[in-house]
Amino acid sequence: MVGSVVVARAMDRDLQRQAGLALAEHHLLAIINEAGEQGIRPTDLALGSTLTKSGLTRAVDRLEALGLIGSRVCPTDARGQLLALTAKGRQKLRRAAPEFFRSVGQHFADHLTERETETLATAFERIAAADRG
Amino acid sequence: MVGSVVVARAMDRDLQRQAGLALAEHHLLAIINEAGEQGIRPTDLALGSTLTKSGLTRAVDRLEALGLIGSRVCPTDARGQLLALTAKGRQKLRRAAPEFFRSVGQHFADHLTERETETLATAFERIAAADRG
DNA sequence: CGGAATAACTTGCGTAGGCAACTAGTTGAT
DNA sequence: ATCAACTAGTTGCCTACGCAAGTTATTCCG
Repeated sequence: MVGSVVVARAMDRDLQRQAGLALAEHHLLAIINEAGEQGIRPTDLALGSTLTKSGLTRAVDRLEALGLIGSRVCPTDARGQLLALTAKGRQKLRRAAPEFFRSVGQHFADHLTERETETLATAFERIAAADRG
Repeated sequence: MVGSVVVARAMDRDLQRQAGLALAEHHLLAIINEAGEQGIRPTDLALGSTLTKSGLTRAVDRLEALGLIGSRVCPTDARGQLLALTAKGRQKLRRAAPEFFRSVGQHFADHLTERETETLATAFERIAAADRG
């Protein structure tokens, strides 16, 4: 438990310094990126992140203010939005990638065997699934 | 990574509701408790927690204001303090214990096999050690 | 079709906690 | 003994984010 916080904090600092992006923001950009052109709803984004609705509203506001994402009203539900990366956002994400992977390696993955990595992945997936349900 | 945050948050809510104690505070109390009568230095406490010096100062202030811990000037180094639980702090910790273990089980441990638990423990210990060094 | 129940955000408010700069005590070298 | 380097905590400032209470928009009944 403590270990995971230590890792996250170390990565956050690395990413912030080298790419000017907080870990949480990087994560959001990565998820939004996967949604591609058509965009993603904040609610769906929240499912993939660790934020609550309110936290997400603010994070999205920040990313939008930075010009990294754009939003448009969802055509099928006027309450919601569709978020997608801007060109600038894609660039930021691309440029952050090397540092991101380096940092993951240094603080986390490089210390694990293949077996351990796999065990962690399946275990945490199961745990997250249990709590969502 | 995400999973661990989800678990921590869930436990934090449980503990806050049922025992009136944040997870981070519970963790600090537990470490201080282990130090026993003689107390522990804030710096040593920081090593076992996820907080920085400043965060720790504030957390300690809070716990002290709540009457859960007491501090005295360290006899061998006038810059520092020795922190120890008060009777009230010990009681709070004892009363929180059942909920704490229940919550760990529900959100985390119950979803893992023995083998997985062991793998996680050793892996994270190694990781934390690497980053401290 | 009208009104309750629900869903998708948003906002006001409060707190935790990081960083960098500061104070004060300790140690070590000359 | 003195002065520089270090270490222990503290504090000012700022940001992220949770919770609870809104505000629209949508859906589900009858």
